[in-house]
Amino acid sequence: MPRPATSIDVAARAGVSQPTVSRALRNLPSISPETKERVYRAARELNYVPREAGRSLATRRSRRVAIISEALTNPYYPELIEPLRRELAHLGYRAVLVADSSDDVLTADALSDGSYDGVLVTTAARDSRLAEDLRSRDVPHVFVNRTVDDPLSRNCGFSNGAHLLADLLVEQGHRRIALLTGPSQFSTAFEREQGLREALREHGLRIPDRQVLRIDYTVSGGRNGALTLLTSSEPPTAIVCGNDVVAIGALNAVRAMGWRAPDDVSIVGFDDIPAAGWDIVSLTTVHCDLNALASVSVAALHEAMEGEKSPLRHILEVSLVRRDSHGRPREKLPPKPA
Amino acid sequence: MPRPATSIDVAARAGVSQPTVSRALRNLPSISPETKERVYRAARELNYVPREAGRSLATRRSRRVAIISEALTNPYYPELIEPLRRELAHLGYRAVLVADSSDDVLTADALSDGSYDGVLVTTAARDSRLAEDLRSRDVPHVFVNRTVDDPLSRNCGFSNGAHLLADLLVEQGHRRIALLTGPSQFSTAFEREQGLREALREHGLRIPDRQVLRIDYTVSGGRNGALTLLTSSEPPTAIVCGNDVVAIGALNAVRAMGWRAPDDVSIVGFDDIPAAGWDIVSLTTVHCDLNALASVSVAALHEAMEGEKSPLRHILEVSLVRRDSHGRPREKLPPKPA
DNA sequence: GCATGTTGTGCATACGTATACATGTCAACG
DNA sequence: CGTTGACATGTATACGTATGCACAACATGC
Repeated sequence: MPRPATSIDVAARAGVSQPTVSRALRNLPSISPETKERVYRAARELNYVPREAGRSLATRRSRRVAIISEALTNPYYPELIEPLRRELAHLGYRAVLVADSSDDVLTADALSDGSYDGVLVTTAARDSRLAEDLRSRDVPHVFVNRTVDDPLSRNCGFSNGAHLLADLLVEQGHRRIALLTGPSQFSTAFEREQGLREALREHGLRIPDRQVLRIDYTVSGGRNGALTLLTSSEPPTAIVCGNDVVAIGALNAVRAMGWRAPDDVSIVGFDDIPAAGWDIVSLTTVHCDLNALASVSVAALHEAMEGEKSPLRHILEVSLVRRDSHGRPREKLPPKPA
Repeated sequence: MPRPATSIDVAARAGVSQPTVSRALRNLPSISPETKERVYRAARELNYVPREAGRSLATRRSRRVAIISEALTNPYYPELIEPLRRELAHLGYRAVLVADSSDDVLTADALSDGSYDGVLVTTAARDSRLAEDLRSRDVPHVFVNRTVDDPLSRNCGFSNGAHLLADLLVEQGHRRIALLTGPSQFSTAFEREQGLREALREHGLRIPDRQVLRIDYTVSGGRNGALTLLTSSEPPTAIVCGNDVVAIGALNAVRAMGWRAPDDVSIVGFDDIPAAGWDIVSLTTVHCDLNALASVSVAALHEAMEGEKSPLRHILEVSLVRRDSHGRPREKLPPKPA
């Protein structure tokens, strides 16, 4: 069984040396047009493709960037990963998705085997060791929409938009506002909760502890959490959800109870994922421009990989998107479902 | 600036030769426990991680598998990719997602640079050259839920469940059934259309050409297509959608028109993606077990990579999931929206 | 005490590409 | 006509790991 052709085979066929093949195929200027033509032809005839492992070994670069992401089935991540991939491709890097599933804890080891020139982290607990581990191994990296305790790592993210939702709901007349959010070691969950509490405090309101529920950042998590809140003795008139996925779960709970949003309860979220704009969802939420985030993040990583000193923090602005899942609180409680 | 440690550095520190380091860290039996211990310690002290490029070059294997997929933002793909990744990890392979965006046509070249031991193709037009290109370069590969014209490539997919939907709708009394599906060079779109036509024919029905719309396999494609169908002079009483994403688009169209499903029109789909089960969607659809598909596909690829001769075709069964988006046709047309 | 086998380790080299340096050719220029 | 320089190409080697083979040390059997 014939092994794939190498640059040595091409050289033999073209009647030149191996380095000449290497130079010709990379289109370096120091090769004569005639020689280039001969090499091209020989390479084509042999179906030659330069072996990536050899190239990486010799150049000590892989032209690959790892994107750390938790389960892709959370629709937020594909929306972020897609523009990240585009931006990376634009710079000549291949994006490699690396799972951060809870099964196998992701260590910096797996990221420092030379397979990646840099790392984009879209998932990480606030107390993750990943930041310092990556830095101690000199792996260029950027945290995307995640703040970690390590103050020396690069960060790109959004400003806290919680006050936009708080102002909106209070203005509409809501006083009993609940929070349905993710585990507090996720920086977005933590920061959005802080922001919401602070904004409500300025309106003279506070959220009682029993009206704050921390659940998985999933649709079913949001559904179950909302069911708990809405069937309690004193249900909220509005639920702020830690992200849109959870908010969609809450809307499912509303439907499951035979209630309607916003007539019986207002539901709002964060992120503005595409599903938030569907007619059957129409979720009021805080818009985060993931294309802009991807652009800034990849630029920051690029600088890090080039060894440039540049700002460690990038904060993008967010905006409120008013759709149909919020409204004024109803005076009386809706009827309990059978 | 210090370069990362190599096995030679570890060898020097442990007082052994480089090959001994290689053998010790891979836990080969021919190394004495004392030596292993010394090597482990030295490696730990130097933060040593074996360079993947060196390993690939020496072993001629990468322990990586490429998964070809179109835009991840179609929620179907993450649901397929996730179990594929799990199955591959179980066999010791890393999964690398490779985009098949329409911008840069994916050639077999990029897949035969030695970066991947095998390829799983989840997106490919029926007439794609990929199949024969991969085979001519001896790259082991499996087409997952995609049939291509090449009869020698391995295929894993589902049986055609269109008759389940046809039987259901006819039984409910529908006679004017429309089809909203994807470009016919996608094998699933093609096969489901064939299956539906055949099943309806057995019931003595046929779909007029004007009731068949081919649109992008997206939510907005489905929404626009459904709007076209439902606002025509003689709207269908049921729409069969080429997949659940399109069906959700159709449900959005129904909502946008002020209609309701199934009261005013029945909507059914294929795939049974998670969103189909949401309370606010509750889509009647054909269930495809993606975990089973992933399992079979990876097993088939594994056999191909091991050079085994084994069956080229694997067909899994599907089942009907009855939810709330279908019902009996209404007698009169619903009122036109303002 | 010698042939035989076993165990642990080192030596030499392969894997495929890129690059610093040397070399040869040829034109331009004095 | 010798010197200089530009250009094109070859030579030698580096990159880091894995593996076939040789070999030394030691135990076993007779």
